[in-house]
Amino acid sequence: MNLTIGTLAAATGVHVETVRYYQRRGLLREPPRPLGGIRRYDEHDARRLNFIQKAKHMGFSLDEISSLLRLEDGSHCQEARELGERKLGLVRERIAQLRKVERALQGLLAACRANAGSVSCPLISALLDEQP
Amino acid sequence: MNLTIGTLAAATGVHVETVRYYQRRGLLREPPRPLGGIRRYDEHDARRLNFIQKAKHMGFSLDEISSLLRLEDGSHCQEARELGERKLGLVRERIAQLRKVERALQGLLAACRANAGSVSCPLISALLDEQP
DNA sequence: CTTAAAGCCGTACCTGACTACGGAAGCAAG
DNA sequence: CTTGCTTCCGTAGTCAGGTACGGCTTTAAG
Repeated sequence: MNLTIGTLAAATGVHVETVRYYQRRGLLREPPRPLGGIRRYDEHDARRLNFIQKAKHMGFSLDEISSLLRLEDGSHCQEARELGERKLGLVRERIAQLRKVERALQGLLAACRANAGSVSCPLISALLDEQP
Repeated sequence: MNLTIGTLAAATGVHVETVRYYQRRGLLREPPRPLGGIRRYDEHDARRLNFIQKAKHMGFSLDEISSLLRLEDGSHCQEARELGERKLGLVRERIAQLRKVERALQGLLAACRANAGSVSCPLISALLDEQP
C-alpha cells in the first residue's frame, strides 16, 4: 500500500487538511517523502488514522487520543483503562445531565400541549419564573 | 430596584463582561443611563437575564434564546412549543448517541479488567481494529 | 511535452460563548 | 477633595477542532 495524502484522506473519510492538521498536532508521523516530493503513506498510517476516528467517536479529545496512541503497543492496559474509565465517568455524567433536561423539557411541552389557547405559555412562564 | 451592571451580574451569577456581551448580541436591552453615565438596570432586566440562564441550562443556544425571548409575552405558545420540541429531539438523539458510547466503553473496560496481564489491551486493540 | 489535477506551505479564518485588556471617566465614602 | 473601586468602550484573545486560501511545485495521463 502506497498512498498519497488524498487517497489516504478519502480512504478514511477525513479531509486532506485534517490529515496535515493531525500531523502538526503530532497524532500522525510525518511520512517519508522520496526525492523532494510528496508524502507517501502506508497502511500503518491508515490504521492510525482509523484509530483516531474511532477514539473520537468514543468521545476522546485529540489530546486524549495522543495519550492513547502512546499506548499503541497494547502493553499498558492499566493506563489505557484509566483513561477509559475517566471518559466513561464523564459520559455518564453528561447522560444524567441531559436526562434532567429531557425530563424538564418533556414536562413543559406536555403542559404546552394541554394549554390550548390559554394566555400564557407554560414553557415561557417557566423560564421567566424567578425561582432558580 | 436600581442596579449597576456589577450588582446585576453578581445577583444573577454572570460576569459583567457577559452582560455586556448579551447586550451586543441583542439578548438584553441597552438600559437607560441617566446623565451621560453608567447603565441602570431594573428587575425586568434581572428576570430576563435569569430567563437566559435557565434556557441555557435547557440546552438552548443564544440564538435560540433570542427567538424564545421574542415570545416573551407568552402569547405564542405554538412557536415556543415547536422550538422546545426540536430541542427535545436533539437532546434525545444526543442521549442515544452517548448511550452507545457508554455501552461500548463499558464493554471494553470490562474486557480490560478481565485481561490481567495479557499482551494486548482490549481497549487499544478495539481502536486499532480495521473494522469500521 | 503539455496540461490539469493533486500536493505543498504557512497563515488566516471559522463557530460559540465568552473573557481579557487597557486607558479614560464616573461615582461613593471618608 | 481625594482615593480607589466601578464602569465605560472597542478590540483582541481563548478554546477545540478543524477549514480555507493562494501561490507555488510535483506528478500522472494523454
